[in-house]
Amino acid sequence: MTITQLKYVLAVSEYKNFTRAAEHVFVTQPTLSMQIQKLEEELNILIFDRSKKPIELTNVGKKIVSQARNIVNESERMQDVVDQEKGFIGGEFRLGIIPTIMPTLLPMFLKNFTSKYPKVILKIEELTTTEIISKLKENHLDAAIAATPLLQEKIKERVLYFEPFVGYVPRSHRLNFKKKLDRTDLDINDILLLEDGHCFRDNVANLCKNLKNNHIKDSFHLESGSFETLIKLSNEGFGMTLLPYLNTLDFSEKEQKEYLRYFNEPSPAREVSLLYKKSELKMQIINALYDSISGVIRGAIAFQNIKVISPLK
Amino acid sequence: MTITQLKYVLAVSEYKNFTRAAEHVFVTQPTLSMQIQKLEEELNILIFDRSKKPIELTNVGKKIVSQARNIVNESERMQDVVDQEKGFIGGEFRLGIIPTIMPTLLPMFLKNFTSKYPKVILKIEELTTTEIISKLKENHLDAAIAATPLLQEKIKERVLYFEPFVGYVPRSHRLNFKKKLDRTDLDINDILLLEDGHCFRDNVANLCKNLKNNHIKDSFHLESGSFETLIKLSNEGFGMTLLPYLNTLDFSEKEQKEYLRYFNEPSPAREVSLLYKKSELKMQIINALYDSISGVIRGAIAFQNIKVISPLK
DNA sequence: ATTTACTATAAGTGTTTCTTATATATTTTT
DNA sequence: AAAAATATATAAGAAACACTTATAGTAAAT
Repeated sequence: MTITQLKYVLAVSEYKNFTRAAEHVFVTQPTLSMQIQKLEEELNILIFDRSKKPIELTNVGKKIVSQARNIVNESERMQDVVDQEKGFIGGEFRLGIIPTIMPTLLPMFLKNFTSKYPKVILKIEELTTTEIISKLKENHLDAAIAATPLLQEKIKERVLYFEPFVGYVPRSHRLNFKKKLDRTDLDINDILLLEDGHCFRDNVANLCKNLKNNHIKDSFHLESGSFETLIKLSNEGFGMTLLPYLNTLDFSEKEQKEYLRYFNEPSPAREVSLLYKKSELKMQIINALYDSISGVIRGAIAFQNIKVISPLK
Repeated sequence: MTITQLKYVLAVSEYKNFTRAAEHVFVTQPTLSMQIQKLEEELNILIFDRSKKPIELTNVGKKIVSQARNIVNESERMQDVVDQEKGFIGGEFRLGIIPTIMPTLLPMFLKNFTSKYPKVILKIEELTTTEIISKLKENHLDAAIAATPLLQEKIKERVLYFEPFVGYVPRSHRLNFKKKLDRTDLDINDILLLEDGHCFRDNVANLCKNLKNNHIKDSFHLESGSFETLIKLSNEGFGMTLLPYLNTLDFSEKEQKEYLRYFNEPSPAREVSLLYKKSELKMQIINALYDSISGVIRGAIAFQNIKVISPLK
């Protein structure tokens, strides 16, 4: 069994096709066929069911692929060990970001970061907080950005910034007349929130006074994951909503900005942190990311007196 | 980088000597020299400091070896994946046992087990509970036997048996006159216990009434890890001691058995379990072990009404 | 029935890993 | 201080291996 063979197995399991998999690993199709046969012979078991079109994994095959992933991942970390020693900042870096942070934060720091560290190949994935936690723990991510604190064992959290919430209160809403909102004004029954699973919802729900008594009214269940939809529904009279500060920056003047209501200080806010496993090898890249992000964010968020809301349920 | 090269690195790091390492991996010394040079060239860093005699690891070398361990371990688990699928019961199986269980339990089931499952190569290590937990979590052990419950995340516990404690009360001791002991008779100040770290001590300390008030008297600190020493000290008038039931079975009639005092029911006891990671691949071997041990133990311990003492601090 | 899309096999080539033989360096013994 | 012993590195050739091109085989699509 060689690492190369395992990479071939992963390629075939990904593309479900020897010919295309071969192209992606830069060998010819017969090489792949032969090497995978050799591995199957050595393990004395079939990994792929070639009778199915497209090709399928056998039951053991699935387990073998998962174990192959482990081995190949671990083997790729060997270079990280060396890079770390040399202080080299480069190589592939897999970063997960939650959906409510991705679109606003990414454009702010990406250019800055990639020009500063051109040898780092960033692979960015949009993931839920739950996915991020499990992928970090299984070494499928090098780091992630999410609302904190999550207090997960073995996962380190380094606070990047605090982002205040801003109310979006349409004309029809009972709170529209107020110049500034107060935490105590909020009522879970007339606030629109993102669907469950989005940690932003947890964030907001905590600051609504009725949370513990009432469950969120289930007359309809919002399945969109974007603030755009929330705003449109809000405009249609379904209630107010809450937006993270950075999401409000690019609002067009008239149409939208007039409905924004800031909170009286201390404004509720979410804590956004850089997450990584305590044993992480790519510390220099993590440090570089941290510096890069906190550098650009310092200008964007005028620090106010804020009250951090925990995303923990 | 190949798995073979990594195995060579591990061998050299173990034997600190190319020639001897070569013998153990069944190649000649030049092969090892060349392959390790090739790896060092590929990583572009020195793994071994050949100027020192015997050879030493460089700083990066240590990290590389540890990562190589990971990769080689994971690669060896590939065969387990296949064996599991085939229901094959065999291969290397690393079992950890705590010192106070090892000498009594091992002889009872070892013969039975190895004759029933001749293809399993048992590698048994005597380890403390703490070592067992960390080695299980890091996949350096396949399973372990220890006093439970430990309630460790990711570690499964399957109770093997409950082992009552028996008092060893020398003639000079205040409790010698009693035919049967009661839990409330015990006083931490006149019981000899094994040194800290041995989970058996934790077990016993919990049932002594004065534990929470008094700390164990520190007029002397017992560093022996064996019950033999405890018994001798006990005979010298340093106090009574407590022994797990199985340790009392081979006592010679006259000299020792006369000092044994059983407890009134429910007798205090320790819970002994088979521990393994929840994700463990070698489930069939674990099941085989479990069956084998609970089979032999059923005859050895006449089940009484017992009270289980937790080893948790 | 023919074409298409794919995997397997065969034969040969270049590479890699391994061995034996030997050189070199260092430490130990005399 | 010289000789012997111990260890690692290097060189050259043999065996094993991964890879290629060419082609056969097989199932699905037209």
